[in-house]
Amino acid sequence: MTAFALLDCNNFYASVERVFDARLHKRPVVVLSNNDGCIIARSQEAKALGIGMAAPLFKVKDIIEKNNVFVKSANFELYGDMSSRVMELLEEFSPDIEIYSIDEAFFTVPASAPLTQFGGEIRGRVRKCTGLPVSIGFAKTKTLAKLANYLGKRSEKIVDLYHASDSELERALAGTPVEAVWGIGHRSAKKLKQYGIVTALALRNADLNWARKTLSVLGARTVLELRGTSCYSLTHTPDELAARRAVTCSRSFAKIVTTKQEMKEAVSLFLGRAAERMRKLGFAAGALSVHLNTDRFKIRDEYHSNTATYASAVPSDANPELLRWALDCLDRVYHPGFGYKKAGVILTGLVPFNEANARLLDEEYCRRMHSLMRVMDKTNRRWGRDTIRFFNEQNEKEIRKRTTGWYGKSDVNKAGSHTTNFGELCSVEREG
DNA sequence: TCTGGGGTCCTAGGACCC
DNA sequence: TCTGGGGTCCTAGGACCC
Repeated sequence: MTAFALLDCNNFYASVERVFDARLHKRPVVVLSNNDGCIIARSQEAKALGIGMAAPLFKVKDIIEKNNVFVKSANFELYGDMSSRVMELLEEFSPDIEIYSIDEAFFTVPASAPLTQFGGEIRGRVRKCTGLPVSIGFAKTKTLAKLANYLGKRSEKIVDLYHASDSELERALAGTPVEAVWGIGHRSAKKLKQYGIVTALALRNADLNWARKTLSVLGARTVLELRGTSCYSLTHTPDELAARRAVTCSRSFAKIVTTKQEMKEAVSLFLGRAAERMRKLGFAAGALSVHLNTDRFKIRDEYHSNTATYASAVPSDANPELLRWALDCLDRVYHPGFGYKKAGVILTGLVPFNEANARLLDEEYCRRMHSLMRVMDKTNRRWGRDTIRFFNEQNEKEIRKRTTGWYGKSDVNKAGSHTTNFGELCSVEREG
């Protein structure tokens, strides 16, 4: 028999910042989203101050100033690099892992292994090699492994629910609020509360058909998983790639956008980013949508959101073609008179590029364009964004320079690149 | 003044087909 | 006037995740 395990990095972004900045040790630290708008990571100390997840910065400004909280803009490139280091270390311990998010991985282990000891070894190795603290939980299903991890984080122990007795398991479930269960969000939790279901134990004991009706098949699966019946297996990287549905790039604007010219600029930039990421994954897109939104927090004006989709007969991965589709969408979706707060581009209908090449009339052109894009991406990865771009494409650096434009700033104590840029490696100097 | 971004899956309803 | 039933595909919207 095999056990499911979940490893997750504690307060991941905040912990990464701490690895590279000794001043942050034992101090409250928060990391900010794009535009320095929201809190997206908090160290334990910051959580203890009552700073909520996804709290808008301006709402917790007082707490931050009063308690000398260290504030940092996010540096996703660095977090991505540290994430792959953790995942590589985990692969030393199990051949069967699913990278679930930037800071989490499920994996399986033989249930006969001494699990808490095994978990301790993994945790020690990750700590030693990366400086990052992780939590690990074991159980019979993914949902229960999540729960074991959740409990472990509180107790700072490796929790093995796989070998827990019925009464131990019941105690653990009884002490867990239902909204802490993986798959139960605040909407479902509210609904469940109306029926008196407030703990994970109560949900586990709920009638399966009732759960199916009330929370759809996903809710029924959650109930089964809590009972120890596994409904979810590990999803491995190749399958994941094949099953990928969409690649998107969207941003909120620093100031309201009211001209089509500015919107065109933003949409072109987002298209470029999304297309680059899509090619890195090896896909071409068969369809593309553009969405524009007004400010959802301004209740006095009516919130307005609109989407247009372009579906192509043949998939493409080339910027000039994708940009034509995007601008076609923009023409249909843009209404003068609205003040827009956010826009995004979604690439869908993804097919692996090699399978996409079913062009009758312009196969040669398409193949050559694909090679060109590969060279462009490679160059830009090596020498920096926008080193090569098409003449009519946007230059992010230029847009950034105009400090009064729609492009937001994220520059509070921004971390250096550290592990992702040779020029910024730490240097150690000898005294005297 | 100031409120993230990138994903997944499910469901309901409409269009269309036989 | 009467106006089936079953299937598929697509889309919009909702809920959830990190």
